[in-house]
Amino acid sequence: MPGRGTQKVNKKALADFKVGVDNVIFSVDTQQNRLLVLLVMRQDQPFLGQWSLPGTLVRNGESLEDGAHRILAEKIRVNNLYLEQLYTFGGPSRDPRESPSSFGVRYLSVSYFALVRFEEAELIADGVSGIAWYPIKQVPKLAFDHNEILEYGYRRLRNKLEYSPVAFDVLPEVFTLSDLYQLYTTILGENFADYSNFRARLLKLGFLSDTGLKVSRGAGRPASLYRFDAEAFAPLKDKPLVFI
Amino acid sequence: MPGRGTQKVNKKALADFKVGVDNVIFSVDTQQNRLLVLLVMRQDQPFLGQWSLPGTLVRNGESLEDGAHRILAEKIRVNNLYLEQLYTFGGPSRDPRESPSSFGVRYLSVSYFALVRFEEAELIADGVSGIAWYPIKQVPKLAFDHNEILEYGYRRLRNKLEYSPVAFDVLPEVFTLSDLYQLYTTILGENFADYSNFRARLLKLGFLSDTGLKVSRGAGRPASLYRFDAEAFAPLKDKPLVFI
DNA sequence: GCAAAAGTGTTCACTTTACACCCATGC
DNA sequence: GCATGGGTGTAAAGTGAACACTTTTGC
Repeated sequence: MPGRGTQKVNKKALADFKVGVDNVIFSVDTQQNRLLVLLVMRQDQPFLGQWSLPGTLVRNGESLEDGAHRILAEKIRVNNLYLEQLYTFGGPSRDPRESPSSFGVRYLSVSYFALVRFEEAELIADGVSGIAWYPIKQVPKLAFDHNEILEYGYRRLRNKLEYSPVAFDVLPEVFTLSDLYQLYTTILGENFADYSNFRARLLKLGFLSDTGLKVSRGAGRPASLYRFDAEAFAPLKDKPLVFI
Repeated sequence: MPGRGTQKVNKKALADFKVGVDNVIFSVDTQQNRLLVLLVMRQDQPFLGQWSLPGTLVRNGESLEDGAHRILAEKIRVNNLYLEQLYTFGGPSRDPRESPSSFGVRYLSVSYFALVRFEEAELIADGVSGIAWYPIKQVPKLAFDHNEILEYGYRRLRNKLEYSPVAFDVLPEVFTLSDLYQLYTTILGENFADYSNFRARLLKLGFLSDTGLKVSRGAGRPASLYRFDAEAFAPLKDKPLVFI
């Protein structure tokens, strides 16, 4: 086996890899206007006891996406899920299990980007493992290069919000237009259209259907509850859209 | 060694991977208005004698991007190069070297997307290997899942053309505005602004500098030669831009 | 009644689109 | 001269940003 033990390593020999899948799972707490990311406490070396993105190593006969689904299912139960591949991080020595200067097994991480609904997502606490939603602003130093992966995922989220309907994968199934607006402001900051213009644009696009229901939250006029209408959106799928 | 030979395989055991890097290298022949992709003839099994994307397996101590650069350098000499990671294809049995129903070594492909200038790119013919620019419309059936990878890269190219200045990585260093316009029409089709409006928009953005030189191509008024001014573009880098 | 939140409308500046027209060259 | 491609200008339509205003609720 090349690159192992006492055997002399050939610099030109092919590297052997284990492939990991790491998920950046986002959610939004509409009540508190916070963007959340799911972190788990590591149970093994290396980085035992440190927070990390939920990840796993790919098994025999399992596709990358299968792997992503597997860890996800081990950590939370969800009805709705958006999942897409993010990026592949594969430099040598990104994992301390790789013997420092020699050429042992390499660890490569294919990262996935996931969106779930906070209210529907039930965390699976197995009694041992730590698992928690962290507000993006309060994420600690993570294991491996996971802070970098998270940052990459966060950038992707901000981009996708502007031109694709991913907001409706984190919002509850019915929502008010100010829920939607506040989601955009908490994730994107405040550098875009005011509420009135945002509202007018979204309604004109025609894929938000009024459920007829109203919800009253304290004082003020009750808000209409809307639902994302996937059928009405379908013809717009390939058109360049602007949600900002 | 798990998953090999007569040894019983554990379905839950970790898969062992070799990691390949495959490049989708685009270029444009401005003379003939054709989008080209670089293909190489395979010298080894599997798929011996079939066209494929230029690729290689990652070696000890080599990063993914290093690998991408290495094959690129083996096939062409270029001055200018744009390179970014595309996608990772890693399903089981995407490579016939994986023993069909058992669980041998897996082959995963991290694909990269590259843009080079046709005039400057000198193909390295080593006498044995076939290597050629193929017009995108005439690409044959490729080895592995390379047609799928190519399709993915092509989509990325079309997207990037609309909002980032990648056109200037495939155009010669100086070019006319109709060269630029024709590049857009050959890649994107004809569903966007006419020449006069395209021209006005691009010039207003302010990062095309007139070299003062003119070029005459047959009949008609000679065209001004422009150059992409990276410094003038820098402040726009993070702004949302529209080129179409 | 009054504050709070939702929802509507109007204005003005700017961009986009379509198209007509002028300019410089080869033959 | 005239065909050919390069380059400029303009009017009409549409869009986006800012902001004033109305509606419906709780207290």
